[in-house]
Amino acid sequence: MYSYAMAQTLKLSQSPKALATLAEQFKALGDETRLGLMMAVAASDGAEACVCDLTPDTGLAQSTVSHHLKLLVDSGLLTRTQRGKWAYYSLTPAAKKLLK
Amino acid sequence: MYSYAMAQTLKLSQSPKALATLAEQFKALGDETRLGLMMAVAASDGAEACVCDLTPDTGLAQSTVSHHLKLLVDSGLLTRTQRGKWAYYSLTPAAKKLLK
DNA sequence: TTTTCCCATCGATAATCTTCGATTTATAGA
DNA sequence: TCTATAAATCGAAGATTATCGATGGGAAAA
Repeated sequence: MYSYAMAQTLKLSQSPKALATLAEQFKALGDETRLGLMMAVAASDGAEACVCDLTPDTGLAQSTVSHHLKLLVDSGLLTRTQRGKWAYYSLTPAAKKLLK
Repeated sequence: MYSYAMAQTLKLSQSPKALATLAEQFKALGDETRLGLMMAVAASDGAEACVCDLTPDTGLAQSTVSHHLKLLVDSGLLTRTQRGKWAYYSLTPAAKKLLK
C-alpha cells in the first residue's frame, strides 16, 4: 500500500488544517446549485461569467445566486473580478484540480 | 477552450443525473468527520476498517460514526462488508478517483 | 443630477444536518 | 440457552443552511 492516493491521505490526516480546507471545498461543491454554477462558469466564454448570466439558469433569486457565489469564493474555488457594473467569476487552480 | 476538464464539465451540465450524483459525493466528503473517516480507511491496514477501529479517533459516539459511514456508503464512496461481528468499510473506485 | 442597472447584504423562515443516548438487531462465545 | 460484543436504528435537540423579498451601494447612462 504505497499508492499516490494513500500518500495524499496520510499527509492530510497529519495536517488538520489542510483537511479542514479540503472538507470546506468539498462542502462548497456538494450542492447541486453550486456545482452547476461551477460548471456554468467553466463552460462560459473565456471561462468567466457574471451573476446576470448565471442567475437565469438556476431558476433562483439573484440574491441566492450571489450568496452561493460568495460561498464559492470564500472556500477558494472561485475568484471575483469587478469590471464596470459587472462582477466576473472564474475558477481557481484548486477548483480545476478538484473538478478534473 | 477544449481542455479535458471542460469536456467533463460540459458532459456533467448536460447530464443532470450525473451532476446530482457528483454533488451528493462532494457533499458526503464535505464534512470534516467524514473526510477524516475516509482518510482513516484509506490509511488502514488492507485499506479497510471497522467501526470499532474508526470510532475512537473521531471522539464521537458510535451511533454517530455509524450514521456517517452509512451516508458514505449510500453516496457510493464506501463499501460495507460484514465479517463475523464486524463491519468492514473500504473505498470504492469513485472515492479513489475523487481523493487522488 | 437623476435614473437605471448590477450585485451584495440583511432579516426572516423553513428545511436539513449533526449529534447524542437509548434501544434493537445480529453474531459469536461460554 | 444465556451473555457479551459490534453495529444499526430510532427519536429528539440544537445548529447550520438554503431561500426569499426588501433594501442598500456603486457604477454607468441619460
